Amino acid sequence: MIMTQKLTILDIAKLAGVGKSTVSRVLTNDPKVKPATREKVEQVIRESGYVPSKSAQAMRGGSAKVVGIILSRLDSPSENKAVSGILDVIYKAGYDAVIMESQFSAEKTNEHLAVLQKRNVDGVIVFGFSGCDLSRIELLGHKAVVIATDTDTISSVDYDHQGLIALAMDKLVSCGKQSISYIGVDESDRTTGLLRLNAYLESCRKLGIEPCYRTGQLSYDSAYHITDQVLSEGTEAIVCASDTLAMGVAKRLQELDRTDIQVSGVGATDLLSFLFPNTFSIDPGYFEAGKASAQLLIKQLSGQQEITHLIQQASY
Amino acid sequence: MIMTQKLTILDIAKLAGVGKSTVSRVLTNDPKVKPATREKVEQVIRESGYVPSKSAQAMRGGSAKVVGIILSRLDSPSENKAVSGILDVIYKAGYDAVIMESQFSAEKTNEHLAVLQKRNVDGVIVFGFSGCDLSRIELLGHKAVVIATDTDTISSVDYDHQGLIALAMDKLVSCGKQSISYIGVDESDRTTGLLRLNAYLESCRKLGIEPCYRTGQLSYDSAYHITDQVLSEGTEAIVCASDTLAMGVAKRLQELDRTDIQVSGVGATDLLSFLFPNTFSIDPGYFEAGKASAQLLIKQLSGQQEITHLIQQASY
DNA sequence: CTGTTAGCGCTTTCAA
DNA sequence: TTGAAAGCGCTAACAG
Repeated sequence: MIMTQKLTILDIAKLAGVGKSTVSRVLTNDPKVKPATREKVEQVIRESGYVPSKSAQAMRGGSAKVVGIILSRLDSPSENKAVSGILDVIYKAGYDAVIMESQFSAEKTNEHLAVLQKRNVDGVIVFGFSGCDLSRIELLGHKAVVIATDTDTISSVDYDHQGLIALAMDKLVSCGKQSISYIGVDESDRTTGLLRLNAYLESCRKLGIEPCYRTGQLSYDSAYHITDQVLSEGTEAIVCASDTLAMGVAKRLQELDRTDIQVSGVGATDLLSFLFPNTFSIDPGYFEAGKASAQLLIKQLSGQQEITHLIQQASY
Repeated sequence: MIMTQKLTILDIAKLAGVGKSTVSRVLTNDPKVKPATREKVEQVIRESGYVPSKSAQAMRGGSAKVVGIILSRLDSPSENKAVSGILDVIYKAGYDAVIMESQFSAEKTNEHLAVLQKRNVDGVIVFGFSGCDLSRIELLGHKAVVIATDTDTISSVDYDHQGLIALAMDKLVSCGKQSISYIGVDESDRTTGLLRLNAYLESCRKLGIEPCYRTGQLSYDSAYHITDQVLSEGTEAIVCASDTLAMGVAKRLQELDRTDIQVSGVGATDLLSFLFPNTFSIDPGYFEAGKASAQLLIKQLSGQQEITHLIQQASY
């Protein structure tokens, strides 16, 4: 057996001495096939190494059993964990995934969407980003789910930005911390920036804490450089909008010999607490969010589910 | 325009007042179409929002313009960078990618291979791992390329494990270091383990350095715990088989107040040198390796290229 | 239970 | 230059 032959269903039919449709029935697990016949056909299929053409099946049945995934960058830890979750679920449901990178470009996203449509994909899962254009996705109706985006027209799975930060704040307070600062990213980033900052402010209000914060870029370096600005004699903890920021903050604190200050991040990077003991990270549940979005999509595709909005629970 | 209509080539033909085949000719960029006719058809296509069905095209033409990618884990930084490179190249060539995770299981890999074959993918790129079963991939002949695997039967792009370590050693020596230890992973891992250790030993021989090494698991923790065992009064540098290990080593050195010792890793993680100044990382060229593998595959698919083995150059 | 017969949407001869 | 017609490989009625 050297070459992947180009056998068709007809070849198998002849080889097995039956009709095309009987072979098709075996392929589709149609119960009305005599066990003996089925056995024979299956044997021929096995021996010949025949592989039914998905393209033909897709064309005939209408469904290609493919879902498209558009993420911003494959090397984003949050996104690739979520994609793992998606893969996990859709694969078990017999779907495969076509993956594309938007690189944070609304234009690319739309291009990809067009390609996916050509491919007759059954559904699409899109990871949102600041400046993402949802209009084209809306046209997909129940065939689309977006992750990490705030919308009410498309099914979505979003992270609990509010809860994420609240969780960190509560934990810190329950450890006796009173003076808690915050390092975040600019409000131009709606989710990681604005939402998480607001969550901090809201928590402060509720807990009776005097807010002290600064925002910058989403990088170690940025966080490192603005750390001093939220520091005072009495600072007991610093909540960060992400693990990346937390890393920069922790390093700066180490330099300043202020490792008494507890630092929290978001992302569940085990590296953070390995390197800096007085540190913890909130897990937004990337993998779970991926799974949830895939489950949602699949249900929608089978018509069992209306447009829905899910919030992924965070945890330590 | 609310719904994605199910327009066919025939609808467009009618709308444009021409025959099916003329529309098809426009779609395939057949030069023998009168410009006026073409213009008209294109307009109708544009206005109607018609999208040709890839499934049908694939079935007719034989090629689905899809390449399958099997990687071990999406959250492996090395692999997802390489995949980005692959995506980059194949997308420009008009291919799309269906991605699957093997999770280091030879069994899953074969399952995925079978699925991809059903899908009529034009080619496959597989990321190897210890214990990977190449036999099934070999059957694919020129339709397959493997990354990070040592084989002579399948086209491959491999990292220059030897060069990686040699590069680090040379740099260290040129900085005046003489006493250079090594932290790696167990030899059960052929590439990151065995190959890189051998490279270290080989470099030591060439450079007249007394080897001093230890291997363990591929984790911060493991490296952290074995660091002391390669340390002596005069140790001037520690070469690590990966950035993950380097991170553990650097942390331990920091604790021991031995930051005079320079540490090198492999992976080009910018976090490493951000956190630990006396540190550098070799870049194995993941992204470039991905691009190279995709280019190789595409050339093979078009018959312009025989089975080939590429070594990805490393750099600082 | 099983074979025959239509197509699915598209590309590609083959004539016109 | 264009239209008509013949399939690509498969599934789904429709008869036996």
